[in-house]
Amino acid sequence: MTVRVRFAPSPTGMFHVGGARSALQNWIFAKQQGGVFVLRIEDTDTARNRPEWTEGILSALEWIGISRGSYEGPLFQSSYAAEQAKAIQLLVDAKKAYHCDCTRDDVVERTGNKHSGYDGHCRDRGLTSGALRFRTPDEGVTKVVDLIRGEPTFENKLIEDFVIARGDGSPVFLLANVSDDITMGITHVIRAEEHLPNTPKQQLLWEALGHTPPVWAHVPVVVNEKRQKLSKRRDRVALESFRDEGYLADAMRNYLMLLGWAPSGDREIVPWSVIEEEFRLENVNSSPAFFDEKKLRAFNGEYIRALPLSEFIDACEPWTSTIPNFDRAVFAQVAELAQTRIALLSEIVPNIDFLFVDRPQLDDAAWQKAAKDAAILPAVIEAFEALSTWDANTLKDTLVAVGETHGLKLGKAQAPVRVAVTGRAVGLPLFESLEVLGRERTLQRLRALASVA
RNA sequence: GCCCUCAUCGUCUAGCGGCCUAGGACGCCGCCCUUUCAAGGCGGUAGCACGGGUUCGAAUCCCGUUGGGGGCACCA
Repeated sequence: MTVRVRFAPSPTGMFHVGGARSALQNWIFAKQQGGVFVLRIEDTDTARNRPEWTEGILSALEWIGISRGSYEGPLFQSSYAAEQAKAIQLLVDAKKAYHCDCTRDDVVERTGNKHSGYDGHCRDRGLTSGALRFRTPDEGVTKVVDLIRGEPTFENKLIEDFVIARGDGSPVFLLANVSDDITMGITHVIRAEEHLPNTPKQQLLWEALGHTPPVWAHVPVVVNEKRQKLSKRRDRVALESFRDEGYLADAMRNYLMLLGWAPSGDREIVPWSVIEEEFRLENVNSSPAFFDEKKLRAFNGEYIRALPLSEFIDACEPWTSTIPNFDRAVFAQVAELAQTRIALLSEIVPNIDFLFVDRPQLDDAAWQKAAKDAAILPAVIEAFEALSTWDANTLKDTLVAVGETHGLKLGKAQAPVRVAVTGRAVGLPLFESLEVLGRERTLQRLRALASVA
């Protein structure tokens, strides 16, 4: 039997990094097993569902390496209504489901416990309308086979008669999800741990519908610094936002796979091919993993530095294109110097914008600090004006000499020059920057600040 | 409250009864290099939650405690 896995997000918002991780794990598992990855969009929550989010899911998946056309789908849960209705009818006919008209308040009132599950009140009332509930076994246990957790076992008497269809006959998640998995021939369900409590219910449904349940694998959730499940409204989780900040897809997917798992040997940054080869669901940890953006950032820096120069320049394009008068050829002259200095592609802008703008934005704090040695500026200007060649080495030697006459080491002497020319206290190596900036613009900026000082 | 689940440095992990004086990575802290800042090199800090067993031997197996996480809708 060929392995079929599915990734089943609902189009209710930005694409979650936890979702990306699940998708990747499903994807790798399918590939290793020579199986099929099915993408199913669970679009049946009409209240929260928005069609444009579906496109967001597709492009986010594409970004991390799961490209369109390389998987089955997207299939839409909403277009399987007939199969879902059939499943419901099957359960009704088999007397495995019954109608119920109790409200949540009714149940709470009867049981006196706001946390208690449904009490089975309508089991034998023979109602013909209302929500449909699945009749769960009163005895025995439901054992689920889980590749990561062994065999979590649930007592059937603690599994309430849960709703499978609303009063209007439409299926709810538990039923639709199982029905779809059955019709799509899913053999392995790899998903986040938050679904584990649903699993016995779903397994019961699989059995009641006459099918062998799939093999489950519940991956631990990803948590924030307070060790709570990453949430859309509380935490920064949108894959898109990381992409827009300049995280590289390769760094992101590598990092994501390291949450709960590690490749062999003493290394963490490994080619994707190694991950595809070595990843094993059985080796995934079963405790929640903190999404550490600092570490992700460090990974990203390494991936950026590993880029061939031309690829680095290309990768920066979305950000460099926002710089006024940007010139790719000019950028290329300092790109190598910038590459080791940024951890996010977006950081390229403050590093090189001084080369293109008319007048750099002066950082006040930086200038305050450099101002005490700014008295050196007139002498620097004079020395630079006298230069017959304009290259980094000459500029450096010149500034060293000027600095000596003022009792300033190079580290001190370069500060006011740097701030005057780039507007900032830190940045690319100064003399290379001046060489590329050119004599006229350099002198112009030095003069402007010398007069202020 | 009930059910499920988990537990190695601050964080992510390696470890699957002796290779452990517990390894790596991120972070942090030094030093070197150095025109700023990075990068790079070298070094350091820090952990098996606790208590019982089992065993010649336990981070590794069992039980309990404590602590964490997830779930408990006519949402998905």
